[in-house]
Amino acid sequence: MLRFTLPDGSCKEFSSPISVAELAATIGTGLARAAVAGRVDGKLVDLTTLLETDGAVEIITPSSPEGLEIIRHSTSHLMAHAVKELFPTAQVTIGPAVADGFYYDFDYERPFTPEDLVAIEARMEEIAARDLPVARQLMGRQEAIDWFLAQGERYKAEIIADIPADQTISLYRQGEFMDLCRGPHVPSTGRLKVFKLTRLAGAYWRGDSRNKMLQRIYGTAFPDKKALSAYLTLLEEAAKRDHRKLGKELDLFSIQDDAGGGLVLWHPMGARMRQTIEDQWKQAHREAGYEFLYTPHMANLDLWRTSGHLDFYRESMFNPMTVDEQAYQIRPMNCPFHILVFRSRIRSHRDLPMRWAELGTVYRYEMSGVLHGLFRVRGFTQDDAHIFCRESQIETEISAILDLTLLTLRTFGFEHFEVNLSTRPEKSVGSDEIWDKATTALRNAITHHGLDYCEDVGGGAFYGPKIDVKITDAIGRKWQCSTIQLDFNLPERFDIGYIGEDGARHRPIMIHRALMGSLERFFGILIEHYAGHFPLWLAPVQAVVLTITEAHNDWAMEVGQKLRAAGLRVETDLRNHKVSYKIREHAMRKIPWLLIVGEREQAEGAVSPRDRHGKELGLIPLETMLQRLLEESANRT
RNA sequence: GCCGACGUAGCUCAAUUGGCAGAGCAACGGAUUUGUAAUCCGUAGGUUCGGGGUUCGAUUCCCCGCGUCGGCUCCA
Repeated sequence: MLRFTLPDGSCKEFSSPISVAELAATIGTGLARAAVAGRVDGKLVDLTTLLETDGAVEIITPSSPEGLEIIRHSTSHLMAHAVKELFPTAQVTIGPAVADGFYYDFDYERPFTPEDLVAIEARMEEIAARDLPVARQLMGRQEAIDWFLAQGERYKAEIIADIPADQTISLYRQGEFMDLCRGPHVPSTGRLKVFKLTRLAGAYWRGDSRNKMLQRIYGTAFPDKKALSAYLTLLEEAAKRDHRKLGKELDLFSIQDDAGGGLVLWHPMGARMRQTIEDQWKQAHREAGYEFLYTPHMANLDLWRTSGHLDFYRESMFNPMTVDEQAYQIRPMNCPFHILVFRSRIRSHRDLPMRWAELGTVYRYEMSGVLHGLFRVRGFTQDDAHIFCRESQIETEISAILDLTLLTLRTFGFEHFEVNLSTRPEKSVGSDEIWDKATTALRNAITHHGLDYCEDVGGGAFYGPKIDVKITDAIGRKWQCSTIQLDFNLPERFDIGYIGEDGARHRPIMIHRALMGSLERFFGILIEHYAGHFPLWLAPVQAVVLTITEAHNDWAMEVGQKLRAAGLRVETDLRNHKVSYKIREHAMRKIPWLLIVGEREQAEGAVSPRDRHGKELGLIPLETMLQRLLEESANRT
């Protein structure tokens, strides 16, 4: 008797082995129809897999993340099948499911065109309609290599040669098309109904720029049409929020060839916002017990030799320049300077912890092809800080940093956090003891904040473990900004120390941390998060006073002055235009409040506010509106 | 850096097979004094990214640069 435990805890018993599909059918016809694969004792398998021993079995449908991934993976095979039918000499390479779809890389004698994409998609529909069974089969290693070589598929043969000897080689056949694959896959091509090819791109074989450039076709697939159209809507929404577009429309910043790629020019409206962000940042840091440093943008190359950056960070650094026959380096990091400040005198254990912050502008060489608006630039300002502390202070300091991090991120409207702890990699400096202690301290600090976290084992830098925090924006995209990083290396290299209670010299622990990461990038994220509709406290112009006719200019100017005197960023628009014209213009600038001033308002010392959603509040005394604006600004909502 | 697509006025975009480079918005000038998302008229605005080539003639075709955009980790 065979016993299978289902996820709900119930059991099914059978006298002889049955397939996953058959098991699904005994549970329900709906489930059997939706099933794309099964999970047996934690392992994903095909529906055709025979269940021959007792175990925990789960039926996978497209509504689960695993099921969706299988659909996408199978769709990538469907695409490869279509490509091989249309372009028989194209070689297939790899085609996995990825975050929001799938891709497949091909080697073909000419570039694919957008028209090819249309033809491929049409052929995919056709093959799906043929409803070909997708069957798994095992093959001997050499047999598989020979088979693929006979088909002219050299990449597949290469892949097989690299598969560890203890793994079996499995292939999936659908009609004439056979592909090397671990699986599992949907049982037949007819199960793939909703898909779309999205773009063409180049991609190196195995992601290595020394290898041949292949052609990658991206696509996506969903369980149903509704999910696909929701995804396409999300893409449209993201395009509307694109910070490069909004940055231009709202006149916030520019990046110009005349200055150079990846170098950001902050225009007055963007600079106002940056000042607001910096003010907030400074205030929070003062309250958290930080001091501020200002350090140079370049330094003698020897400093970077001592820090080790010249060895392990060189490819991200600009070339040195010569000054008085000495080599100088524009800085890619701030930390060596903070170390120099620490080392400038003898430090006592009583001085620790020392928390030093700097909005430090750094310059890093990024390959021209990766530059991207404010997200990937060559010159940017880090909200950097370095904490020098004793080993025993690590946990409290990390905990305080996490407090400050969450406070800061919440201030900017981010509520969902994803925390990642990266631990010791194989190649690293520092003793086992210090790594253990530090990693435990980081873990404790995270759990004390009640945060869920993932551990990336071996994912830390060679010089210390770290915590990364990801935020989720208004349309669900994740961004990593904050990072908290322990460093057992730099204090060593610069031989810094403090005098302990015992009178002996001890090595301090150094913590690097950034909350927003790069001000430029964070600004870009904010623009997209708010879609340009900044909350009042951030908005570069908080209100515009606009007149009906020039008869109301005096009152409008008085209103403007009073609001500005209260610290609000307010413009007056006295132009001789229709109100509707002026409203349209300021609405497009996404100004939070428009204060209309005409006959009645002037007579009663009032304004008629209109909010950014077009809601009119009617006549309100100026003083009342002033208080309301101040309150809204202070609440940061 | 590499692959592909793209590059026309400040912005958004036109220009049939190679045949005088255009529109809307913005700017500027004038008129209009207006109550909640565009008042009317006029003026000016261009090395069609840069350089070379083919041609009687190139925004259009070819070559070389530059830039922008999408990609280049997500294991068969």
